[in-house]
Amino acid sequence: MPYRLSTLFLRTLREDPADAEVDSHKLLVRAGYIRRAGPGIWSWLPLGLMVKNKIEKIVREEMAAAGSQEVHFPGLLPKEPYEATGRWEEYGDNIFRLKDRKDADYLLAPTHEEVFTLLVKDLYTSYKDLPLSIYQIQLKYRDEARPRAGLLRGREFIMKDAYSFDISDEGLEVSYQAQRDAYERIFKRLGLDYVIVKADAGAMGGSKSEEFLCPAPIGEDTFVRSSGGFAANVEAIRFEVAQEQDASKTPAAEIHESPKTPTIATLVDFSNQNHPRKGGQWTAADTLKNVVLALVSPEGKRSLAIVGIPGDREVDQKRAEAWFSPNDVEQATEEDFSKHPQLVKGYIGPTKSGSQFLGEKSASKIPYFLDPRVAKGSSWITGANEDEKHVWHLTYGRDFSSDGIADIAEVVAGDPAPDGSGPLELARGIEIGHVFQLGRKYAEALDLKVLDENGKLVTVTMGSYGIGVTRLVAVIAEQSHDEKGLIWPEAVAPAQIHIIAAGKEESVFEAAEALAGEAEEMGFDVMLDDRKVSPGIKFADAELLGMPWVIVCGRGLEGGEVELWDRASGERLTVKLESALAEITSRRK
RNA sequence: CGGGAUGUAGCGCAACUUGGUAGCGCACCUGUUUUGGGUACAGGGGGUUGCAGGUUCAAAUCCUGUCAUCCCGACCA
Repeated sequence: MPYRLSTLFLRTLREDPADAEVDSHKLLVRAGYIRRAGPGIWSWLPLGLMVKNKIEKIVREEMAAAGSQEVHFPGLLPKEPYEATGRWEEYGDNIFRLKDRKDADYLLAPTHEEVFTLLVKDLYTSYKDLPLSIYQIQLKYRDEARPRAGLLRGREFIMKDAYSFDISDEGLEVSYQAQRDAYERIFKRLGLDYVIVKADAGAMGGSKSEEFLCPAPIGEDTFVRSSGGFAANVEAIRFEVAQEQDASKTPAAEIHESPKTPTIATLVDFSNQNHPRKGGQWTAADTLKNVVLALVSPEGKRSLAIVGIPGDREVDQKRAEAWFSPNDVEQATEEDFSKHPQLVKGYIGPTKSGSQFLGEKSASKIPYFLDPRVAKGSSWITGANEDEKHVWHLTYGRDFSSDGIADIAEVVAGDPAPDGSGPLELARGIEIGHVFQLGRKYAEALDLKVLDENGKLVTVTMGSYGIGVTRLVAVIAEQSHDEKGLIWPEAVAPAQIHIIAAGKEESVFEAAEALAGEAEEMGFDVMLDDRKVSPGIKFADAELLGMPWVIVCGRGLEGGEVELWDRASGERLTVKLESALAEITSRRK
């Protein structure tokens, strides 16, 4: 039976909801697909559910093809497994916690690595049982500080999460690739435009990780890509250390008074006025800015680190967090400075009076790292660690050393890709999938071991693979709409064909009804607008709801003709009633 | 957590400055009308104005507190 608009549980809105900012959010609410139940919590109306179910079906088909078996865990879980891996604490306020009548702690699962691992431990004990890949499509709960943009970041959302269990690293690589391939097929079938980027693997203790991002200005992730095919999340990009330069002609380092030059801009001006160089003005790129960071360890221990970066760059907070993970990174406070009176704010540099000053083995004992762009043999204008004094021609490798690199400077459009594949462009994206080689972190924490062929216990290695199913609904809507409404790809549209009875004569309704029956026999899902309302309302709603094909049965019917709309291209043509469905079949992609 | 904004009917908004017990459009119900781009007219139902306290003869409106939501940032397998 077709879905009849005369009885469908649906009310479309003429105006955008006032609290919606993002197109997918506005349209999904206006077109009656979802309804807000609370902050970041959504109810699904029939149309929304149809789309979500079709996405899930595609995911299930491709998971099966990839050899993954579906299971289902509870959303309500006891805290013990999460204590074992430390995440009961680590997740902090992001977990919804609750207590039962005996005052025992429970949580609404934000993710399921622990219980998947424990279930496998429960049942399997031999290498012969592996490899294994299992997944579920489940609700996740995260008490996000700021839910936003409708379905894009909710506090309750559906995720497909899959986990692989292997005996060897080579096996993990195979399992990882199988999931990655499945993701590519899924997103292609959904008609999505996406990029695969290198992701930061540090936080989860794993070795390799990639994200699937849909480019969109409203995206929350920033990524870079080059024309030559390099792509990475900005948090994950790592630059090569710059090649050593010839410093044989570099003048010796000179310390000079530099009154009132606590910032890079004032220092550059001062240099050009008082110490001009041949062959061009000094610029910010000739200065070495030494940024004082406070690192906070997971145990809460606070220590300082200083990073030297070219003066024309800023520290990227997210990249710094990723680099120094698991430590948190904060700006050094006045209090931090007061504990280190030898640091002269605005005039910090790697050396003092000609000898090394920063670094673990130096006088200050403060670790000192350098941006990878700081090449051996390059020379810099930088602080002299005395009030209102800087040093010129200070040369890395000749005059000072470091404790290593810290690749935490902001990435700027036009920076060369680390693999030499061209200049980078910056873009924003929405994360729709993440594949991750977890390695043995969870297996170790939860003691998941199996006997190998020699009868020895070995720790299993794992991968985890996630797709945000409800987020996909929003992302598809975001990528595929116009000012009139949604435009679903055929694979996920509630119905492929939307038939409008435009007129009041009985014959129009009969023809539309007959056509709907015929379309269903051909295997189409059909939306039939059999309401007794004026055609204008039906046209507007058809465009808002977004089925890919619209057939209008109306005034052309006397001549045996109907109108066929291609919602995506906007093309409209008049065709014979009896050839309308064949026309759609021949035009389908 | 920091900054900004907003809470009045299912949705979008007005009334608040200058207190007098709530109104418009959409949606909904009834009737007539209209039927290829949200028809027109008439009638109607629906709101303890986020919550609590205070001032006052009288509070959507003034005062205090509180809660919530949205946006930007911080945070976020």
